[in-house]
Amino acid sequence: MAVQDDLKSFIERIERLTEEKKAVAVDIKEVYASAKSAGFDPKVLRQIVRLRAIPIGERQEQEQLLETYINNLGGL
Amino acid sequence: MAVQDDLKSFIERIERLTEEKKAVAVDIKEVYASAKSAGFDPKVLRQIVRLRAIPIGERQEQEQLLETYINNLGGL
Amino acid sequence: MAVQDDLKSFIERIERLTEEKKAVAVDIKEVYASAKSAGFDPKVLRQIVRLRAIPIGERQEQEQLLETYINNLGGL
Amino acid sequence: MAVQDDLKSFIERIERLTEEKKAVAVDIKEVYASAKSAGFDPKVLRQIVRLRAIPIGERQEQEQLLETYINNLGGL
DNA sequence: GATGCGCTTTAAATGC
DNA sequence: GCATTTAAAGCGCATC
Repeated sequence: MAVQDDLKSFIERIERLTEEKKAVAVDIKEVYASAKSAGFDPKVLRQIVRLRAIPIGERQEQEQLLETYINNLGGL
Repeated sequence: MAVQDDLKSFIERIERLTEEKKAVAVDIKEVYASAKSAGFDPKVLRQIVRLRAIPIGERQEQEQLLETYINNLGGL
Repeated sequence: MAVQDDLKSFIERIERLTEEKKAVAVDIKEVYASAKSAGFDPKVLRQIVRLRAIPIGERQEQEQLLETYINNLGGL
Repeated sequence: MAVQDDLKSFIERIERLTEEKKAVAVDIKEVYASAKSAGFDPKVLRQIVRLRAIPIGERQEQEQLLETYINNLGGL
């Protein structure tokens, strides 16, 4: 019986957390909708969020790497 | 200035919610890990969660259709 | 100069193969579209393809495990 | 009978194309392996390929957009 | 054997 | 609402 209880317990915890995750996703969606109503382009908003999520150092590092290897290739 | 404040506000609300969503995703991952440690196959666990999430009617409908197609093929 | 040539060569071979891969992916998509036009449910088609790709032994094994877990739960 | 033939035909075409796609994927993998043997860092190679895949105009466009909105936000 | 990384596939969002 | 394009999740591999 113990094992059965564990299985049910695991499943239900996952389902509960999944519900939470969905709820937050809905919230995010609503914020985008509000922003759109306020005149902001959702696509651009998403891009900003995406860019801000990348550590500034990494972004610069990638740029640097690009330069180096493009030079090795003699341009893109 | 008002518009900029709104933009910042929208962005920050989205980022905060995104953090929450990620945190919940991590929690879910951990539950799967615990279940695996307890001897349950994560793949099958996911399958159960997936099946339980589908409305019973739909699930039967798909099963039925699948049967039909398999019969048309003369088996898998 | 030799090393740079090698780099360029590797890159270009990868890019060429990637193009091929994309082209085949497009072909697959088109077959699904044709099948849908012919009245077949793409979702179920994908399910059949997926099932046929799994070695028969494995598929039965997973089915068995799934049954076991569902029984442990007392049904879905 | 016609419908059955069509179903089988669709499935088999998909499976054949999927095989092709996998084969090309293997080829790509092998090129990366060769490049690694020749002393190139696979991770960097992948990055180059990724960057070259982005149209130069788009990349500049994205940079521009970033600048504009970062300014609106008063920095990242 | 575990952890991270890349690829594939599936779900969602946008535009037509 | 349908199709295309983009983001997220799941899976497998390769490394340590």
